[in-house]
Amino acid sequence: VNLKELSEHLGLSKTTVSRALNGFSDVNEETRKRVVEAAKQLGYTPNANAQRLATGRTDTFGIVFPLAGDRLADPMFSEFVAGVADGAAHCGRGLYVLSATDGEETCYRRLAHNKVVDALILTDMKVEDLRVRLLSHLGQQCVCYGRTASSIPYAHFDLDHEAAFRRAGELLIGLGHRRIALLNGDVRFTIAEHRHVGWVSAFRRAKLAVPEDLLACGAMSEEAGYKAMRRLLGKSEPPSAVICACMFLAAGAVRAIRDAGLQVGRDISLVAHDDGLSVIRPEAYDPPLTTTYASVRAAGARVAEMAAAVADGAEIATVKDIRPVDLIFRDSAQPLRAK
Amino acid sequence: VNLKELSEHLGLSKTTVSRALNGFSDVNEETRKRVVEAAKQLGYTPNANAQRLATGRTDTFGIVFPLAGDRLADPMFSEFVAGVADGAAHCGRGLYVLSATDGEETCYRRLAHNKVVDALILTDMKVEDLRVRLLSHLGQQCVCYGRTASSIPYAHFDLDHEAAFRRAGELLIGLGHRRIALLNGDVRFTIAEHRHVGWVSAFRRAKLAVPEDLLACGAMSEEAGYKAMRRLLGKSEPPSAVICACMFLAAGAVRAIRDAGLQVGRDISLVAHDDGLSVIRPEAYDPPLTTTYASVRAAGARVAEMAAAVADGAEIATVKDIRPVDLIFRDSAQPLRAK
DNA sequence: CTGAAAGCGCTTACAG
DNA sequence: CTGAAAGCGCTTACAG
Repeated sequence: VNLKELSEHLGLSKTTVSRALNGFSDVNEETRKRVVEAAKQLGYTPNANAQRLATGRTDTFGIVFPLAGDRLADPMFSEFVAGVADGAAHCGRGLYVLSATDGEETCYRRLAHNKVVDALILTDMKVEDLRVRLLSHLGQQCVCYGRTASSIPYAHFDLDHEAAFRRAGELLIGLGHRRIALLNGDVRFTIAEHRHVGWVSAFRRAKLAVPEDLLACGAMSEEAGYKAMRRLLGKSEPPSAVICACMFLAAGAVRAIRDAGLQVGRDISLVAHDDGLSVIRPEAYDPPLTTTYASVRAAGARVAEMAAAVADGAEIATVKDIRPVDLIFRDSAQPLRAK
Repeated sequence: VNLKELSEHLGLSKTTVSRALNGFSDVNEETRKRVVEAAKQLGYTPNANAQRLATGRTDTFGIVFPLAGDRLADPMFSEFVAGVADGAAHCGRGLYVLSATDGEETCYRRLAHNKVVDALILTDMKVEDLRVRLLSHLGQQCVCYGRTASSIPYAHFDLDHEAAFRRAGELLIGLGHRRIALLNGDVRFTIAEHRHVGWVSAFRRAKLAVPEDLLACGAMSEEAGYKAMRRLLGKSEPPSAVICACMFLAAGAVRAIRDAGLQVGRDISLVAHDDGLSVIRPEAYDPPLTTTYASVRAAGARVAEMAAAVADGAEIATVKDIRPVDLIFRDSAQPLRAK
């Protein structure tokens, strides 16, 4: 059934039926009830495409799957997408997902012209990121998950990874550690850059030298964590503690530590960032892992909310939010032992 | 710019411009060139919503994020979504993602009435699954990733997990193992059911008793793998080999094996199913893990292709495809040693 | 080979 | 409080 049929069935005009259904105040309450009832009865659902064409709004957000080499780690991205889908559903929006197979820029351009989404969600932000400017130029609203160097205001949500990793470093320093490694992502991504800064500033604030030789950057996989940790443990002066940018890196690091005949906690202290993925949880480890924790799924939901605000015309410069990250102390971080 | 402006700019009618752009054969080649050129020049992109309303097709597929408790494992699902997005983009389609926050059925109903997607993609199929019938009843096209018990024909793609796990079992039996454990997912899901059947039939074919006490079903997480393996290793007659339904279960199992002071391969043989996620790769383990392998991302792309076929009106009963799974032999599977 | 016109199914000033 | 009418931006028989 469509609107015309519904209105004929009711003996009312399309105008009135439409207004009744859309909650306008100038409809007789009695009439509204009849309309709503009949709509339910006949199973009427407005044709979304007609609505979109008529109103110019789509109630849909867009997000593009970054290219293979150009993302941090898939499971985190995907969990984020799930969060966005949740948040979008929560405020009555849908989510349109695109793959950047034919080039990311093409993809953004098409979306902007298409009129298919009200706002675009950007992830995996880099320090130097052309996308914010491109979209602003295309007149396409967007909100970023993560910060970037931008001369124009842009809507964004981010976690304070710098503070998180500084506190993680300070915790380990407080436990007596000095040789504290950092297994990080690619520093072109703002998040990795912030974490690096946090790690450095933990030493600076304590007036200690920064052990730059214990820094490893790259992929955020189990394999990368394993290889990096194995390499560091082979050093003449190996680390006594390590901070990992994600649970997959941590899983690899744990494996390398065991392979070297060492024990997590007793021999090597470990702190990992936990994005809250259910497939790999720090509490399950033995000893359980100390973590900096922030749910990437919740972040997705929050970004969706912000996208709704942007779509509803909020002032861009006001749509920003930086949240703290929890530090959860568990047994994988222990006082440095004398040899 | 819209079609009207473009056609005025060209001094042609909207009809002709539209036909030229959509590749109709009855347009003068010269004219078509002028039109295409001008469209590019002015940056014309058709308003997708108007197109959808006019044609009744959306060139969009839909997929719904299953509810938290109702999914196998998020990273696999998400990698699948990425594959679908790839495949959809490849055939000029988009992907609409929904979260089932207000109930899965409501979600499907709305989508079906909405006219927002041409075909729906169903994942995490259960043996008893009401969705196929519901959608057929709603007149909504769909294609399933996985099989289900259905009295009506349904479009589906699946991997032959039964054969994969039978072969994994036979490999281990051939190496002398008899106490072969299975760490599986929830058997209400068809995939877990098939794997279970495969494991059982490996023993049956070899005329051996099935070690039902070595079967563990549940979540597909690192934690679940760790706990299940620890429990099994504590048995009076522990397994000498284990088959894991995914890499996260395997990661947990590996950890439990090490914690017990045993070595993978030498003491306990291990075969895992690898979905091809880049964050956790079997080759990186020491020893590298023997796997049954099938890329879940490729599966997603294939399902998108099939959805395109369905949307283009292919006969449903013909849209089905069951693919074999590779068995990749590495050092984690070794001959049983005498004690 | 090209164009005028109707139609897709909604929304929304505007008039009453 | 309700309705007739125009419009959103396309596509597609149909006529020429």
